[in-house]
Amino acid sequence: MTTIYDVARHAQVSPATVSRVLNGRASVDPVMAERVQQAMRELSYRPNAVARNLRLNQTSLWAVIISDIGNPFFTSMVRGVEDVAQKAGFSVALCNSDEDPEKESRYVAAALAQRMAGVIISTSGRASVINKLVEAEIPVVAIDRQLRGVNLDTVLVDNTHGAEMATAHLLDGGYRRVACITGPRRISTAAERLRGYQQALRSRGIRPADRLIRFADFREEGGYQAMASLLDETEPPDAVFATNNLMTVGAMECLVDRGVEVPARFGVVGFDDIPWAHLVKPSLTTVSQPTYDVGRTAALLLTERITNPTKTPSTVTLRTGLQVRESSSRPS
Amino acid sequence: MTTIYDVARHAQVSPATVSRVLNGRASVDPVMAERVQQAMRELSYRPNAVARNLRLNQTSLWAVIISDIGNPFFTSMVRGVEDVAQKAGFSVALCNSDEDPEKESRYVAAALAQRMAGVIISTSGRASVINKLVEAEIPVVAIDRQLRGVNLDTVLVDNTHGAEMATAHLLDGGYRRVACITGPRRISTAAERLRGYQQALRSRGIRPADRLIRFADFREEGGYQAMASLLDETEPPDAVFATNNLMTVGAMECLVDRGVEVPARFGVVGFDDIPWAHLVKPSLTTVSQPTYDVGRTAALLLTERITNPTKTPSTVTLRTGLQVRESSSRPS
DNA sequence: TTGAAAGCGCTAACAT
DNA sequence: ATGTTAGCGCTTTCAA
Repeated sequence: MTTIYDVARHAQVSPATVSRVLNGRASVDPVMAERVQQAMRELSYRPNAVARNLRLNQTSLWAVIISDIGNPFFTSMVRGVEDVAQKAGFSVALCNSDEDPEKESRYVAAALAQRMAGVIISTSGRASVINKLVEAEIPVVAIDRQLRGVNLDTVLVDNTHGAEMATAHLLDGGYRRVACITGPRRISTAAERLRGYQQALRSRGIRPADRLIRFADFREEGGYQAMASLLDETEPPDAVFATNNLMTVGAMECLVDRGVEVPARFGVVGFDDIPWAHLVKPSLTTVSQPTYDVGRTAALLLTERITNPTKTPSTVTLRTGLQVRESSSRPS
Repeated sequence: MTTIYDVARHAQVSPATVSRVLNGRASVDPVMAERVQQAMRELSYRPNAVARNLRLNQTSLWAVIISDIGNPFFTSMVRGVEDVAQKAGFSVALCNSDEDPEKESRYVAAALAQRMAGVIISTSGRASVINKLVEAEIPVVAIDRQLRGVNLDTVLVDNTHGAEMATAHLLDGGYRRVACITGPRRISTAAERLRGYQQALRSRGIRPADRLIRFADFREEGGYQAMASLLDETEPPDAVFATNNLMTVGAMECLVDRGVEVPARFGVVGFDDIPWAHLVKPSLTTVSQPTYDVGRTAALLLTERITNPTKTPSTVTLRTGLQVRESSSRPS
C-alpha cells in the first residue's frame, strides 16, 4: 500500500506538502501541487482514512440503526437521511437491528469503537444502549421512537393524533366494536398509538375493553396471530386498528383466510403506508407518515448537533394524515 | 477519551498487558487480568477501533452496496449476509447506491479509504468502479449482476432459465402476443432475462418482435411507462413478462388505470417476488429467487476470500422457480 | 509473564 | 511556501 511518504519521495516534496494538496489547502504552489497530483496518479495512491481518522479523532461516517430493514417505512426514511448526509459530506452506514436489542447493542458498540461521527437510531427499547452513546458524547438523534429519561434530539410523528383519527374514522363509518392490535409496550409508538385509540373511544362515550386489545410484535406474523385471537373472542370485533404496516398486512391475511369480508362486515385501518397499497384489494386505509421528511429532519438535527454539541436537544413532531381507501368504508 | 495508557496507569501495569487482556491473550496472570478489567470498568474505557485498525491494517467491517434499498429483493438478501457476517465476526454497513453510478462510486471510494475488510456489491454497471476494488486487493463478491471482463466471486440466479419458464407459461396459457419489459441493457440481469424471453418464443416458432420489447429502468415508474407504450401499439400485446418486481408493479398499475382485465384479457408474469403478493388482486405470478440464500452464499464466498485471497474466483448460480398465481391464468 | 519501545499513515504545530 | 517532527491509540517484537 502506497503511503503519503511514497508520494512525497516520488514528487520530491515533503509529506506535509502532499497532505496539503490532499486536503486542498490554498498555500501550495500550483506547480508543486500538480507534481504531487501526478505522483499520486502514477503510484495510484489511495488515502488511508483510518490513519486520518485517528489523527483527527473524527470520522465522516454516520451509523443509521434501524429496527427492521423489511419495513418499507425505513427505506424511504433512509433516502431522506442520505440526501442530507451527502450534502454535508458524510457517508451513511445502515445497520439493521431486526428488533433485537442484542443486535442493536452490537451495532452501537461498533459505532462507538469506530468513533462514528454520529448516530441516528430507531431504538428497540433499552435506554441503557442509547446511554452509552450519550456518555461517549457521540451525537445521536432518536427517530420514530421516543426514549423516556434521556434528553435527546428526536424526530417523531403525532402518533396519538393519527391513531385517534384512524379509530374515529372507523367509529364514524358505523363499525361498533373496534379492536386494536398494537406493538410491544416498551416501545413508545405502540403506547402512544394505543392511547390515541382509547381516546377516540372515550370521546364517544365508549369504554375501551381490554378484550379488544392485543399486544403483538410489530411483525406480520404477530399481526396475524393477534387478529386470529380477536376473531376467536365470544364477542368478536367488527373492525380493527393495527398500529403498524406489517401487522396490518398480517391482520388482513388472517381475515382473508377466515373468509371475513372487508370492508362489508369488517373494517380495517393501519398505521403507516405499505408500498403498492393501491394494488391490494381491498386497498388499505392507513395513517400515513412523512417518512422521507422524518429522515431528512433527523439528518438535519444530527448535522446541527455535530457542529454545535452543546445545543439543547429538541424534539420535532411531524404530522400524520389519514388516507381513506377501501378497507374502512362499509357500503351503505 | 480514556486510552489504553490511562487504564494501564490505573491498574499499575503496562499498556502491553492491557492490550493482551483486551484481546484475550492467554499469557496473562489471572489476578492481573482482573485488575485490568476492573480498571477498564472504573474508567469506562472504550477501545478505539480506529487505532486498532491502523495498527493491524485491517478492519472488521463489510460494505454491502446495493442498487435500490426500496427493492424488497435486497432486504431479504441483506439478512442472509448479516447472519453469516455476524458469525464470522464482521459488522455489515449497508450502502444504497440507488442505481446511480456516481453514488456507487462514492461508496466504493469510502470502502476503499476506510480499508473495509470486504465488499459485497450489486453493481449499477461500470466495471471501472469494481476494478478499483480489485486493484486495491479488497476482497469483493458481486451479487445479482455479473460483470464482463472482471474475474470475481459472483452469486447469480439462473436468469435465462427463469425468464424462459415465465414466458413459456404465458404462451402455454393461451396468450398469443407476449411482450417483455426489461431493464437497462448494460445490466446483465436485464440482458439475460430478455434472452430467456426470446428463447421461449423461438422454441415455439415465434419470432421475437422488437415492437413488443421495452427497455426501462428497473423502477416502478419505468414499468408503467413501458406498459403504456406497449398498449399504444397498433397491434398491442395480450400479455407481458416484466423482468423485475418493481416494473411488474408499475405495469400492473398501468393495466388497472387503463381498465385492462387481468388475467382475463391480459396475462402478467414478473421476475422476483414482491411482499404481500397474495394480498394483491389479482395475485401476481412471479419467478421467485432464493434471496436469502443469495446473501448467505455471497457472505460465505467473501469470508473464504478474506481468509484465502489467492483462491480462484468462483461463480455460484442459484435456481429460480415459477410461482403460478392468478395474474397469468386465463379462465378457460 | 511482563514491560519498553517502535511504528501503522496521517495532520498540524512550529520552524525556516 | 515548504519542511521537520511529534503524536493520535493501539499491537507486537524483543528483551528481561
